[in-house]
Amino acid sequence: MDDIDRIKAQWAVQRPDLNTDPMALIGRLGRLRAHVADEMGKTFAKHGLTSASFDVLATLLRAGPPHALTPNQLLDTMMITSGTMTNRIDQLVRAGLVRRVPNPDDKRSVSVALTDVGRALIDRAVTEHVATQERIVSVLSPDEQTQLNALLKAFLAKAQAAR
Amino acid sequence: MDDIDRIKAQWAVQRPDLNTDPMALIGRLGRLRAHVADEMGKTFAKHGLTSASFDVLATLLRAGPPHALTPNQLLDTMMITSGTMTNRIDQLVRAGLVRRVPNPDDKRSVSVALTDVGRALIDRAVTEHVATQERIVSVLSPDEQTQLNALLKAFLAKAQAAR
DNA sequence: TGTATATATCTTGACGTCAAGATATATGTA
DNA sequence: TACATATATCTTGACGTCAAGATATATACA
Repeated sequence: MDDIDRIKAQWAVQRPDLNTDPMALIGRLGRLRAHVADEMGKTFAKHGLTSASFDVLATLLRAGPPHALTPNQLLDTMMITSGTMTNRIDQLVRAGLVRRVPNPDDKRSVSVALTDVGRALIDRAVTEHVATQERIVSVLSPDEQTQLNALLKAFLAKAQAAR
Repeated sequence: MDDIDRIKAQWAVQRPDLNTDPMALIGRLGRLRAHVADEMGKTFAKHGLTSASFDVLATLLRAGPPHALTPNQLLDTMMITSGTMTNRIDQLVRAGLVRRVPNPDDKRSVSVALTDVGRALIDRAVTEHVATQERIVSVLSPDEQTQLNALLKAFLAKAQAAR
């Protein structure tokens, strides 16, 4: 009997007409995600980063050399608005981790490139981040991890198909 | 091959040393939760609510008559700070959905009670909310829903035990 | 009793985000 | 060429949240 079961029990008394099984599943999804975000946040903080700034740097790193993407390309991979992207880039520029490089062929466009300092930082941070993620999921057996991943993948695929 | 698989493929090129299986699982958890929050948000908005205000009202409803809890009791069930709680209550008071009732036995303390209007609103909203949640999870078979819920529950339990 | 500490709630200032729109440049078409 | 429309990025103002601390009241104990 966890927190979520207690909430289910309360609803069973107050509103016995409700099917709270979906609520339990969705509630656990949310709590787990909060827990995971928390743990990962500690790792980011060790490197002076937030999940937001980590995401931008990691996206530039995994894009491969020359580790440069436009704000729009970055936006495509993240679920944020363009104003938020501008803010994130401004901060990273201030921190010296990326720089804006004008595009000579299209004066509307800039690309955002990792600096050497940024490159070294994200290279280190991502290594520790992956270790944190391994630790987080390690409370489940390898089989359970595989099953959970498969279910989440199927869920996501069907959810997107259902739009 | 979904978005997350593509990200895995990029890392495999740039940093083949990384084990990105945990990253895939955690990434899918996050995306799914964003999708779910989005869908639920639409239902909240239909009733003039946000997920934040819905949470407070629903907590008061499921607490049973007289549908009144102190800010601290509300805080216990939510993962937010006391300042945020004050804000949420202020808004709901302004909207006429709850009222603050002083506690004569402890002058530091107030309780937050559903008004009749608030009670009627949350009663309707929660019915539709549960229907939305049923629709969201219905892309999975009943068996898959059960399995996913069980895995999430085990994951949460072990994560909390591991602290 | 008096004083320290605990408790309950609210206040303040900062931050990240969003939605909407502004600005500058590029492109398509008559 | 000229004009409408599309594209890329940034700006603005509002909102919800947090961390830290303020305020008022209650409790414990010397």
